[in-house]
Amino acid sequence: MGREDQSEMEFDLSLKLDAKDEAEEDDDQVTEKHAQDKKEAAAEAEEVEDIDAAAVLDASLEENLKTEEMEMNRMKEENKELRKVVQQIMKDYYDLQMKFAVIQQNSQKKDHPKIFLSLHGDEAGTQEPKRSPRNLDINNGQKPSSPSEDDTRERELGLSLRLQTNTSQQEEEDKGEEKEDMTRFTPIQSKLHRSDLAGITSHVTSPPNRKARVSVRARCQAATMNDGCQWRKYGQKIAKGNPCPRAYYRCTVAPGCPVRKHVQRCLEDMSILITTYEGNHNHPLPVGATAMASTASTAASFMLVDSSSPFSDGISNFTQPSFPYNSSRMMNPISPFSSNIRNINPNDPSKGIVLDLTNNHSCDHPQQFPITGSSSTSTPQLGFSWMPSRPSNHNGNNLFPSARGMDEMGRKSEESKSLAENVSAIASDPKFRVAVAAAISSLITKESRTNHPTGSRDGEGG
DNA sequence: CGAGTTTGACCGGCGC
DNA sequence: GCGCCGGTCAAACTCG
Repeated sequence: MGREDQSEMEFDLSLKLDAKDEAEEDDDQVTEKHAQDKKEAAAEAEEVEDIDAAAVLDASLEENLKTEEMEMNRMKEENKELRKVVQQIMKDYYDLQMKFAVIQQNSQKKDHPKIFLSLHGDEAGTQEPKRSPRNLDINNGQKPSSPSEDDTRERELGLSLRLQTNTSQQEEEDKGEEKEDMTRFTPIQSKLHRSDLAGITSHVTSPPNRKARVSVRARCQAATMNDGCQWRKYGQKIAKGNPCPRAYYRCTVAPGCPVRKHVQRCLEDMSILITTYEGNHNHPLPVGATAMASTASTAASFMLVDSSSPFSDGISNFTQPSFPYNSSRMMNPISPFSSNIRNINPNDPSKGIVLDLTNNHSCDHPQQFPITGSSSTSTPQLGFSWMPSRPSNHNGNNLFPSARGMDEMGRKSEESKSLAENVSAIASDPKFRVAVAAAISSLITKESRTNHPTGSRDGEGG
């Protein structure tokens, strides 16, 4: 608008004002009306604008909502993924923990090739499949003639990965308890069926429906021995011929673990505790029990190959399959246990091994050898005083050194000799002996399970 | 309140 | 078939 137009308008207005004074009020009213109209129009326009704005706002809100919903969904997905990752990490962590224990044990054996032998069973659930020359050596130095045999051997060596349970196998386990009895708990027989080792005779076969058992006799004041596992008492009976009640325990380390044990005082000597283990753990043992079993395997090997042992005469055919080490390769510098091994009843092998640890020592010192006051209480891992946490010999080397350290030490015969002496000293420890007794059971039962790849336990954890 | 223990009942194998 | 016996179950109880 130009200045001329503005002056014209002002002129017109002045004319109007001058011409009709009467109409002035009306004009004012009209003007007001116009203004009011304008206001109303403006208000309407504002309302319209508000409505439009609200619509736009709603739209944007909806859009935002949609976006946020999508965001939430995305976050949920992310959360799921993260949870999966965390679970995987936790699982891996657990696996690694178990593997670490196994590796430690293996390193002990690897570095003491003449002293420590292959682990079986207990480690089977956690150890990755490996085909090291050491394993071949252990396995009589025989290479598997076929891949399937190789697999079989791996299983026999407890090298197959078993942490991941197979659902079908689980179902099979649930369904086939009878089959389980037929296969899983008969390490002797199963080994006989599966082993290609020579010199296996049939007299060691146990009735197929019998579970492999290991009995341990040890002096113990407590209700039960601490063997590294968790046990829950589920029954008690007065057995015939013994007024002392027999207590029945089942392993509670993992739900569904079929391992049982019963504990009974010896009639002749109430201070002697007879613990009979039965079944196979379907889970990796606690570190304490695993480590103990590892060490026990050594001791077991000692006694199993000891020529003076009744085992060697009576059930060598049994021990070989159960501990398929190459006996010819095994050095046996010490065998403090052999005299305490009571052969399984040749007429009834199903009764299993009886390990008598009551000769000289007892476990009457709970402060030295922790005994579970309550059978089901959680057992502190590695509670055995004989078990050196990081033992050192006089040279400052670990008695059970790491693999790296032992690689160096393995080249030094003097140190090996020293190690052998240390092992001998430890093995002579009465507490060690008791622990070995407890561990052997799990070892053997584990061994039996690893020897049943076709059984319900095959591929299962443990 | 949950986990573990106790204890009588129940079940199945085995010998007669 | 029956009874014995070892082993297991499960409700009641105890304990922390």
